[in-house]
Amino acid sequence: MPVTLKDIANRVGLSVTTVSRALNDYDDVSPATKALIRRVAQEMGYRPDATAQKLQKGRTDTIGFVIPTFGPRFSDPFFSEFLAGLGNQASEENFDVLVSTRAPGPEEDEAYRRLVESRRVDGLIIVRTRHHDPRIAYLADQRFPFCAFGRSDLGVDFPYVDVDGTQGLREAVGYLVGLGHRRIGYIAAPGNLMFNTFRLQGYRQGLEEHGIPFEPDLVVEGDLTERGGFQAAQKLLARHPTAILAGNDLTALGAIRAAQEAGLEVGRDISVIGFDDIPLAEHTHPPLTTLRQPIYQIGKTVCRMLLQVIRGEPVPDGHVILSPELVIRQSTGPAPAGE
Amino acid sequence: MPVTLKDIANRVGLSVTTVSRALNDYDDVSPATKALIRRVAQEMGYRPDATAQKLQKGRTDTIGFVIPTFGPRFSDPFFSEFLAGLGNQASEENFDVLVSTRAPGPEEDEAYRRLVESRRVDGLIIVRTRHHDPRIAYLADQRFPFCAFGRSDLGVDFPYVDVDGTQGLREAVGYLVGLGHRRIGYIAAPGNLMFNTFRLQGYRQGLEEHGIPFEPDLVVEGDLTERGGFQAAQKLLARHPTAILAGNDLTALGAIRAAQEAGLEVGRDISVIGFDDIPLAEHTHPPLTTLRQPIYQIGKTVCRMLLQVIRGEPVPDGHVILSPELVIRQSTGPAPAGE
DNA sequence: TTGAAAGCGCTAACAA
DNA sequence: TTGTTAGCGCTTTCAA
Repeated sequence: MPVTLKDIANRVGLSVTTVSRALNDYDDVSPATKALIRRVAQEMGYRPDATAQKLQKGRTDTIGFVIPTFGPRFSDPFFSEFLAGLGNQASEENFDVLVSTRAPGPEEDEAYRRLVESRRVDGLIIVRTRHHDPRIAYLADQRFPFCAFGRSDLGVDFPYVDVDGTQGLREAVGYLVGLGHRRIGYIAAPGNLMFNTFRLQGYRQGLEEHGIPFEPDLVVEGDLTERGGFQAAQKLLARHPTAILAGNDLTALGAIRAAQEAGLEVGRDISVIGFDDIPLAEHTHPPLTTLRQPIYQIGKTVCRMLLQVIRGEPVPDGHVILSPELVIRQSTGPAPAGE
Repeated sequence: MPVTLKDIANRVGLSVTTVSRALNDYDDVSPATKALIRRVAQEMGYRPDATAQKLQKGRTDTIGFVIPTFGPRFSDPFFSEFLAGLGNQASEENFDVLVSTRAPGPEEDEAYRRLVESRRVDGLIIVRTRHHDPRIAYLADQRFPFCAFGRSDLGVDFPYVDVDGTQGLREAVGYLVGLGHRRIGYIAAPGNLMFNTFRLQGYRQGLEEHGIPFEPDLVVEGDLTERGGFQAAQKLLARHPTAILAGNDLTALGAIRAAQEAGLEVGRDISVIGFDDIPLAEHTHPPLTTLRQPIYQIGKTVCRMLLQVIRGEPVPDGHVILSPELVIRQSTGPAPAGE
């Protein structure tokens, strides 16, 4: 049985209150008793009960994070990287992280409600923000602390970090055009994701800047998984692009696989560019040219901002937009002659 | 302000007790009041306070998982896959998962103590068991529920799932020998990991079975990261192996990179085999031959067994040893002639 | 069938 | 400087 304040109080013949105050270093306890109580607490191996403290203080010192997941072999390394940043920052500030894994959709929204309503966490992290994101609408409505990786179109104010996907895609298109590509396909993310809109916009702007007409046929929707990328790329390849931009790295990997199965050599017959720069992007076959976002850092930053909100502190720079960095590896090359 | 039992009680003019019992479907509440209370609770949007329930019930309905992590760009996709299985199983059984991310070592052990002592979780998951694992010694000593992915040498009984690394490595060696390899290097995991011992044993048995003398020089220790694998492989390459076995897939990726930087073509000039079959193993350059373990399923199983322990149920098959499956891709091939 | 009271372990007004 | 009391929100004896 764990040692409680009462046990200590009985042992030293003082009240629970005094013990509590001594242990919390209040200055209205005599140094002598303070020392005594501390020593005894130490001896008895006392540890405060987190649950009781939570109940009393009305806070849980815990933040929640719902990871979108699809089941076996669909986990996105992006999230381990993000979680590492998030978790390390949280533990630095003595917070715990409660993780739920849910497939995106109603179940996921339900997980958010549950965490809020049961008061299990003091704040929530949102990733992959959506158009009219019900999670954001809900949390803002409840005035529940949250922080997002991604912007929103809901017109509510909240702290976020995002990456400028528009600029990123424009840059990527420009880079490809510079290599002589003109038929550039795009495997989009699901249309309800905010970042998809920005990236698609960048894609179109990039084409326009170089006088390349936009062809709706060259845009296919993926689902951010490798398999989805594979299938989308198969459709796309029928339209003979010389380059493919992908909504994220996993999608790009699927596209690479599809191209290779079609007998193409990626980096020579066709170019592929991803988005994220997950740690493994440099170890694919061929190594993946991609738009890097500093995932780990973003996880840390998002966590830090959320804790500021929770503590009621101002969040000096609550709207961070980072520029993705085009990392050129071997999955891209000059457009094949002819075609 | 969240609605409490008291609010409902005031509203319907009954006691908190009755409200509580009605909501928990006790059969000593009249159907009429039960219906009334339920309706009002519904209207007012009542949700029980998880913390208060925990304090009262003495359980948290939460399990803890400490993820070994090293910082930016070192996260192992293995863990996202494992966490997905763990989390999905937990939520199926209405449990939450509290995640800590810590670098392996004293800090990590400390995280375990903290979770136990503060009674924040009802049970813990351990991965990558170690020799004389202090976490296991501690938890067993405290009689705290836990379940592990990996065996122990401590002679204490606890439920676990493990993969037969000895058999796996023997098989891998056999496969390589069949391809004509005789100088087979091994990039070990850290020596304190249980699974390293089993795999190393399998490696040696495999060599022995084929009459190949064991050369200590052909074993180099890695740290399970890609970078570690890269460095270890560089040392190893100086001793001119024709094949390299790696402690896990990330290590194998590092080895592949090292080989390529040394001007070797992997799959032709040198063969590399990993362990895990992380989802991306099939997308490396070249696709990785590896020993597959069903990570997602293992996560689910380990979670299920832990919840059985927590609930005080028997764990019918608490000692699961799975056979890894050799998945042959293109990172392996016949030993180069000559040499 | 309902309610009063106690208690889970802790903190914090307020008294002494 | 210390103790008494109350209360966080809930569950659960025990009485009524």
